[in-house]
Amino acid sequence: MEAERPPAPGPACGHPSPRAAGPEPAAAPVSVPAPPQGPAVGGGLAGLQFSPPQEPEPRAPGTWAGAAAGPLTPSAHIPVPAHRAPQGKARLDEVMAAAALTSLSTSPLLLGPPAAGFHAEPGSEPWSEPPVQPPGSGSGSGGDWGWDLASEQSSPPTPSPPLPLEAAHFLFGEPAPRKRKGAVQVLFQCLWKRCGEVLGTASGMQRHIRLAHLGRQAEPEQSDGEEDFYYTELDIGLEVLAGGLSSLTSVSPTASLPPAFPRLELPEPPALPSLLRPLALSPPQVLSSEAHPQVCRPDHSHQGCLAPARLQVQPSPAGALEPALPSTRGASLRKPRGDAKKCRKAYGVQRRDLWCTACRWKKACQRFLGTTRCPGRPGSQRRK
DNA sequence: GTTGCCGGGTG
DNA sequence: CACCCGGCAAC
Repeated sequence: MEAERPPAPGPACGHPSPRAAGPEPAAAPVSVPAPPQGPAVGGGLAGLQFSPPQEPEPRAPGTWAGAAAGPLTPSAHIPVPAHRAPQGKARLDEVMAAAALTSLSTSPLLLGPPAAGFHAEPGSEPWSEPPVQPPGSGSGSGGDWGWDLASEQSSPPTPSPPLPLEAAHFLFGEPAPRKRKGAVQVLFQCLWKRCGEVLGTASGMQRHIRLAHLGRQAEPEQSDGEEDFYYTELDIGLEVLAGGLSSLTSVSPTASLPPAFPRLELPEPPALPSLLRPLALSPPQVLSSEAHPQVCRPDHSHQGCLAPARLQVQPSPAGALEPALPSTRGASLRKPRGDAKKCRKAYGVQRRDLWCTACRWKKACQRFLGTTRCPGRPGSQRRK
């Protein structure tokens, strides 16, 4: 239980929001129905949807962000060239950004294997941070992770951007950019529907999102972390890209991983090239890949939609189609059954206390949102 | 057989 | 409401 504390994930959607897909960033300001209190799981980052991020209400950004923000654990720093020493995290961002950009520009590899590369390191990276969390964060244990509370109160359904998984991990990245074991560069890409901007620093990205998409100017300190949902972290591991990605994928279901969001990273293939540019770049299809699939999840939770296991992200036929053609099955079939593991599988029946509330109740898992239904939630079609 | 979770029951 | 489970469909 507490031994391994979960990161601060947020599952995402605690409840089915009415809006399944958001068309554009300027969608309507829906106030999202939020669950006043969902089960612990209420929140979530599921992957939510990447719908119109217009007035998104972040889920519990504060929570994770807060946790992460603290001392942070940086695994270290970025894999920058070797000369840079990780001294000031704060500055690291900038430094790393520069380094990253530089490296990227020179590495052709990046362009190619992006997708595969990202998956690698499922369990080790993102999750490592949580455990390291600051003491003050308290222990989220107890049954659910601490995020649930925050999630709920903060905002329930939010239009979260596409990927949950990333969210999970770049959240932490904000304060301290993490890097991979070998050489890795971390960049942050805006997931806003048509944006795609890539920045070298999380703070920069957050600022961009706040100003450009959220329309707020609040200072970073005040931000509740909502921005986290709109950008993703791109880890560019040189070695990984080179060809070792696949092996990295090994995951350990044991405990070290992300209790809440196993999802690792998303595929951001084309983006790499763009990385060269610190700012503004064209939104590659990357977004589409990730975003589309998740369009379905209304609730966001950033951690939400993604499935932990769905490293492949959208490959799942069912998942991908859902958003697009809900009508097909929305009415008659039950659900494609998520491809990802749910709490039961992840933690085991014996660790039921670690399960998300929904799983405990035998409801759709909110922590590991897999490919579930997105469109109006046919839930009742079951027929029974 | 296992898993996910709908649909409905109970307090 | 929260909490739980029967039972079914997808694996």
